Amino acid sequence: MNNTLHNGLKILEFLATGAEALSIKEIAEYFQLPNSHVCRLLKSLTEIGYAEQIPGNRKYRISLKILNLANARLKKENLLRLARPYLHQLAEKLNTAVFVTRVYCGYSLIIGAEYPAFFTEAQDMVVGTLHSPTSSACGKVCAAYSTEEVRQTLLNEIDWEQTGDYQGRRKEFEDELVNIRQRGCALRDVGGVGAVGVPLFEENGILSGALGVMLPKERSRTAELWQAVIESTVSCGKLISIAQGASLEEYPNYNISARRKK
Amino acid sequence: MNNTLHNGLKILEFLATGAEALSIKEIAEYFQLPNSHVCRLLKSLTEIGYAEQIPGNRKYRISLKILNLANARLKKENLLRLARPYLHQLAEKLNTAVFVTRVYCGYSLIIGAEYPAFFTEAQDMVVGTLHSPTSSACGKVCAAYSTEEVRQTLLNEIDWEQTGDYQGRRKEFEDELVNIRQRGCALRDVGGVGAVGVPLFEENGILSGALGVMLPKERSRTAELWQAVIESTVSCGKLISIAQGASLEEYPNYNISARRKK
DNA sequence: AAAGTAAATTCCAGAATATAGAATTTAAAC
DNA sequence: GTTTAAATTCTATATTCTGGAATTTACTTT
Repeated sequence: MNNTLHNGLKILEFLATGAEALSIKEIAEYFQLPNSHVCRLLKSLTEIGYAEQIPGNRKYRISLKILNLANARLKKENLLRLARPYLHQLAEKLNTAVFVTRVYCGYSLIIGAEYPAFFTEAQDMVVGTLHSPTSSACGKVCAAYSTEEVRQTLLNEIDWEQTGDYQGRRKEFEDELVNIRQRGCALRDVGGVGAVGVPLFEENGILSGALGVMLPKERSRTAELWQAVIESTVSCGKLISIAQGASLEEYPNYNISARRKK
Repeated sequence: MNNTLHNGLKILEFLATGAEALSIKEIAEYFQLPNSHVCRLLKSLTEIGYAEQIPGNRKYRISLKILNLANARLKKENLLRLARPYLHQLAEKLNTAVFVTRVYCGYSLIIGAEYPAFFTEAQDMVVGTLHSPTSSACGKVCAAYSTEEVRQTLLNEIDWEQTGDYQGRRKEFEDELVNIRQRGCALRDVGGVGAVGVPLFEENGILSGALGVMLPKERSRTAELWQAVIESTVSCGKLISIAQGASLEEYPNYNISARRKK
């Protein structure tokens, strides 16, 4: 394991997630590294173009170059290219925020989103946002439709004492995953914001990600509307899966035989 | 300069911009590095979570983690947070794609975009896309309103033999920058796509970026409509600048005294 | 305006680790 | 099943990373 590369990237992450701008001292203290070391790493990061020093201030921040790198990565997402028109249509039809996610390290990572015109309620529904398995509909759906071994690893990795919808209730969460597989979709209604998540499959029944919809309760959410949203989301998810080459004969219990080809 | 960090990040960039997935051999040949070296760097990148190995394939690709990093960076953009409602309004009013850019290494980098519903013509108008100074309205406007020293450096860095709107015509480009400062906006009409770019200022007349609008000619673009688009864009740019604390007494020739505080 | 303070940066000797060739393993092709 | 090519691991050498100390820079206080 390469230490320099590791430290450099960790510093870059800290620059991204930390305060607006960080001093060498702050970074050195956070990582328990000597000032001189951090100074040199930051200098290298600056030369390569990923960090920059605020003029006058002497503090450092992560540069915008990372946006270009992320954009290049996103262009490779076939799922997104394929799902975009369906997303568009669904956002228009339901008049709310819809998004596509992929699994990253057990979390659900938003790779694309569509909003109706003048939609301003979706702060946490932007590309690049991570949603945990225990506190989002898409996170739950991804956990539910993962392979048995992946799911077990995930369940063991979750800190059940941490805050989340299922804090201290692993059993209930596992039951919910069974429900999700039976229903074919995950539901969540916390803090006045309802959400639906449905799985997206590719060939051989491999889970490729999830399709999510959010619906704040301010929008006169009747039971009928809610039911219509769920049904629209499920069928939109099926369309995307079919477009990806999935055969949906066994839907919604399609997952049961879903295993990665060895 | 830290070599390991440099090589590691260059490999990450190559993974992002290159083919879908890359073999060790391809990367090693590209960078003229020994296989074993590249293998170890990729292993480190994989451990840290920025690269991943395609199962079966043995090739490597950049992971989705970079999206999360870019998202964290984007959240720090005060210009974007402030400009968002104006963007929204302008996109709705003009019924076309509008975007905000910032300068990165002489290029114009899109940090935010808004599209009217069902707008699918904006392939190159997504967040993270770079536009060169010689082949985009926003690129031109950023060059025009930079400080004299930055502009001279930029003009010298441009390869005037390379393709671009002003290939082999540096003088014409420089004249265009003067025009832009006089008009207060940059125009571009290449390949059937018209574009307007206006500067965005912050306090002390420092250039913070540009506001751009594109208008494909399919949309029955009369001279009157075009003129209206230009005027709307210019006044929207002024509103954003004012919101950022810029005093626009000297607008549109405001730039003449614009210098970074020493 | 000048001294004092704290952080940032540079310097340097010692030591850890990156390096690149060779050997080995693995996977694919025939 | 054999062959071939690439990926990975191994290892000795030397590069360069490391972190304490010295120096410089910028900011604060009187």
